[in-house]
Amino acid sequence: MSSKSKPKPKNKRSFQAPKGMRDILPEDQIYWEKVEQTIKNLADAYDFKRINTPILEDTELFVKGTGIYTDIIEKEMYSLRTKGGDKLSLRPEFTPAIIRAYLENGLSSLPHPVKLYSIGPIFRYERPQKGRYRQSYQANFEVIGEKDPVLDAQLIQLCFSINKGLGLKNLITQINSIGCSQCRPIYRKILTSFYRNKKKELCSNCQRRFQQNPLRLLDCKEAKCIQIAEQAPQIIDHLCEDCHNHFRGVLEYLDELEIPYILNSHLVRGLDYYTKTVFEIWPDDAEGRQISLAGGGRYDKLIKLLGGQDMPAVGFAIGLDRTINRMKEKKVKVFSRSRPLIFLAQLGDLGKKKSLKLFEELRKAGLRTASSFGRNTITTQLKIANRLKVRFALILGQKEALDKTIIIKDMISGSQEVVPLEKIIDKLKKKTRTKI
RNA sequence: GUACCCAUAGCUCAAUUGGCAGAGCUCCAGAUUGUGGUUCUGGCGGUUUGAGGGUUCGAAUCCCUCUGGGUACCCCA
Repeated sequence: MSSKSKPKPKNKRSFQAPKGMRDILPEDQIYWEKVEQTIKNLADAYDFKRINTPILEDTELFVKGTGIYTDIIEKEMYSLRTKGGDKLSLRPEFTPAIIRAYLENGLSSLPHPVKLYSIGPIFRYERPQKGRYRQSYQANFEVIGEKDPVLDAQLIQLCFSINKGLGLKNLITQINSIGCSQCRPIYRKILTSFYRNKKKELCSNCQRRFQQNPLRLLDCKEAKCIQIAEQAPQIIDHLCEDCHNHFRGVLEYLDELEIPYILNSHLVRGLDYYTKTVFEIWPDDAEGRQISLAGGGRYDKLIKLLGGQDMPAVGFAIGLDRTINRMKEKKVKVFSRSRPLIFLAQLGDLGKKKSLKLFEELRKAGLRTASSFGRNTITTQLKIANRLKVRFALILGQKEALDKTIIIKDMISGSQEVVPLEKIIDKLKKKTRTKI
């Protein structure tokens, strides 16, 4: 390095992460590790198998699976065309991709239900906001091949278990049934006829919904539309016998599990493939805006739609970014990984060489050791040792290297002793075992 | 896609309202040439204020456009 400092050229263009996307920094990793570990343990306990699918899929998969009239497909997909001309999209959700993998890899030959989970990023092109990113992370659970309502309830239980495992309470299930291909068209007619003469009073969005997806009229947040929706006929009063019994079954199991829920007849969710049960998990202590932490439901027709057999399924996704935000808000304690207890300081050429070798021996002995081989003064190295809050500093200088010894310095008392180099590992093992 | 607020050193923020861009923390080094924490001293760090244009004798400050962030919609995890 020259003594005269040159003016540092600054790049005219400074780069930023793409809008709505962000770095997860080292200081935050403890939360992500905790969340992933908790989810892995519980997935295992509930007998889910992990599956990883590509981040990109055929665009058509989502258009067909998620549904062409959903906001997700209409305006939120990151789509691209490859050099070969394939139309691909970054996954905006997991479910169609998981079903594609299930069909493509012949997982249908496994004993059913097939229970799969996945953790990873999803992408939606929308305006960023608190708890909403263009790249966000979800853990996704699917149970394929079981129509019994007990699975719907157990999935909700799993979601509560994950939250509990992360120290999060005060949650409530918002639940509804949106019927099936038998009863929903009938209800749809009833609903449309209810809305027909009120169409002019609706917001512009709802005018469009009236044509494309009348069920979503119930979900509008506009004051005038809410008022109308409150008068609207409710789907649970128009379910067919099968759907009615199924929904009653889910609620009975939730009662049995003592999971708090409220019936929300306006919950319809923005994905087309749902049948029967739909649910979201909300904080029940939030003031103002309700932000869902997890959501899911049953999709008994999707697998056939995507080319498989007629096969019922149910699943949910939990938003990890929002979950971690909530852990921070609730000041959930997350223990960081243990720090190195030892710092290895070296002096002189011979000391540095011997230290490099010793570092490997310490590592093999399972003694996590910090070091700063690039620094050569003892003052600086001990300063760093102090900052790292290690318990012991090892000093291996020219003199020690020649004598085949090493100094152990207790960083709390400041006392130090000289030990033969060959004894150092035993000595440290004893010390680190007793003095933490 | 709509509305409002915001952007000054790596971080947190000043700049007497249009008049010479500063401080604390961090980082690096020295005081102390083989011994840390406290203290003291110095240094790096802004091509002059997110980017580009405009008004003005003069712009971090006023105007326009863009980018990014926050919040509320929409929607969802």
